[in-house]
Amino acid sequence: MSHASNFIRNIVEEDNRINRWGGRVETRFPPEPNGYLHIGHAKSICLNFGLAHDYKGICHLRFDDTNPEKETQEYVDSILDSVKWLGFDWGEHLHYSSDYFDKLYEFSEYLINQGKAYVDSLTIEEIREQRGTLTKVGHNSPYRERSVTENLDLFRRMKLGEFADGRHVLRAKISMASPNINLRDPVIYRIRRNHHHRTGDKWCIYPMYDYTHCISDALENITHSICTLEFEDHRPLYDWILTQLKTLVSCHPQQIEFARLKLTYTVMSKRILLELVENKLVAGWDDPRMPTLVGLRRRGYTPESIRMFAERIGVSKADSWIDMGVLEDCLRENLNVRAQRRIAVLRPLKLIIDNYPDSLEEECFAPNHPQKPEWGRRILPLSKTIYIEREDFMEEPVKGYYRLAPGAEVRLRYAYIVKCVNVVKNSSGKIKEIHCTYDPDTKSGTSGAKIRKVKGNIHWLSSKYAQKGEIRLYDRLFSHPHPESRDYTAHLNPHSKKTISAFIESSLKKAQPEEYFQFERNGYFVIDRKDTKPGRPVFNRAVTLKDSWGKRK
RNA sequence: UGGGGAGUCGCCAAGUGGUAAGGCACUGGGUUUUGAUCCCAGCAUUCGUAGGUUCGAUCCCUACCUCCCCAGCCA
Repeated sequence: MSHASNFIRNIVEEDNRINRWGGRVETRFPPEPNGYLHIGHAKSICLNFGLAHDYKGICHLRFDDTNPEKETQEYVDSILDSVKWLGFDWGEHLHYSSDYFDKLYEFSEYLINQGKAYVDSLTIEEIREQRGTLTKVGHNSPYRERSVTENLDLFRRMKLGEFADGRHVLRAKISMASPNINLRDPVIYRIRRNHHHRTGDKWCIYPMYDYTHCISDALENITHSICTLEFEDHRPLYDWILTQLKTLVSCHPQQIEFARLKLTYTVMSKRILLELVENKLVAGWDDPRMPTLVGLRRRGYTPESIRMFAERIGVSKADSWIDMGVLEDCLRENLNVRAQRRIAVLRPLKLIIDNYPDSLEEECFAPNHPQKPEWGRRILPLSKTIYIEREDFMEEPVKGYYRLAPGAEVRLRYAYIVKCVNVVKNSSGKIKEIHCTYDPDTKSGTSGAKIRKVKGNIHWLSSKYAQKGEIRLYDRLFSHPHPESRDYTAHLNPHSKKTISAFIESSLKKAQPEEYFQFERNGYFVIDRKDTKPGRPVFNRAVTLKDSWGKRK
């Protein structure tokens, strides 16, 4: 696949040209295991792994696990699984920031010795007050000038667990007057007695992100440390720390920031995603309406479609909104070429062919893919009574409608042309069944089929052979393009999930989890990987087909 | 209003002193037993605004406007 150029690729190519890294390209995807990966992470994964792949480099998967309060093994496992599912391989390069806790500790003693870090004993509130504001400089802590000996003693005792949580912190000694708040003596270690999913209870002090991330990158010999825009003004701190440590770690990666993905009609915030799950507004992290990778997977998204999406939206520093339609379209594009075609009647309406012999049954042949004859065809049995889609009949057709209507003719796909001769209603006026006559000379595949052309072409299933199947019709979770900017619960789409019992081809009963199909004229569906039981498939609608008629209405 | 960023077609996004790529969407037309797919064509005299430099500016300079991020012992 060829790639559009973007500013990060330009940087990499320039670096290679001037031999900045000896031709190495080493990136990393650094998730915090405190939630499930979502489509926004997919953009970053594709970027980092894609870059490494294209420039014959390496991409690490590194868990940024420095806050045990929120991180769990469950999240680690799901992240591993999702990255793999997306199609990327980290090989030997699976790392955890917690792997570096010893080094990180050692480096901070070094900083103390260099007079570049000190133990502060202010309370959290006091630190906040002394930090100043966006427009006012901060003030030095009274503990800022403690001696190296005292700092070392205190810091070692912090590590040994002699102090209560929050009693002291280790701070980098930079400048309380910096216009960049991140440089106003940032906290780099805090005391926190939490069980860590990997290091257990070994530590009661944990390093902060800014301190940990740059060092982890350096220790792993990362060349290009790619992150999102909000870390732009953390870059001076990233560089400051590595500069102080240059005699201990020689690698100094370049941090590059890009705009995170924003998608309409959904939310990307971890907080809201968590709330949706915890408040049972969705069925779980893998609810097919969730923008999580596990959710998209259940919905029917393929890894290819997501990678195509990442490629299509590009990478830049301009924060922008991508329309959900772009994602949906990538899925259509991928499923169109890979999904076998089948028939399902979602909202059945009984149709009786009056002049079709009671005992007659005929085989009709339907190709498994209209553009791939090599995929073969299957038999669709036709009988006197069939089901068609309620939508394919209108008693009083509107202008431009060319499906069935009283007196109108339409082709039963892969079978005959029929003409509607009667409409039968029940006592309450609802249409119960419709009656047609067929033209025996028009069977698909015979020479007679070419004689008469009709514009309408509708799908159907023999009432005798059609099977019942559970189909879940999913739609966008939110009805507002920007649900996050307001009370998102007020904009949940009440029609985002509808479970129906539909008629399906009998062969579909044997379909396996994660098999994809196009139900002709209805959309793309996947067999649910969770709720499907042998012989009892559950279908999830991944996305509808494009519908220029529906759009016109 | 301190600091850091961004503004190129409806939505993304290349280009960066030589006269605006591409994708998606959209609009026509063709093919088609999916109102699908596919194909073909059209779609920014203009690059946030105003000045300036230049033979020539989206690109350089100046000023301005708009939007985003930052005051966690979160990442």
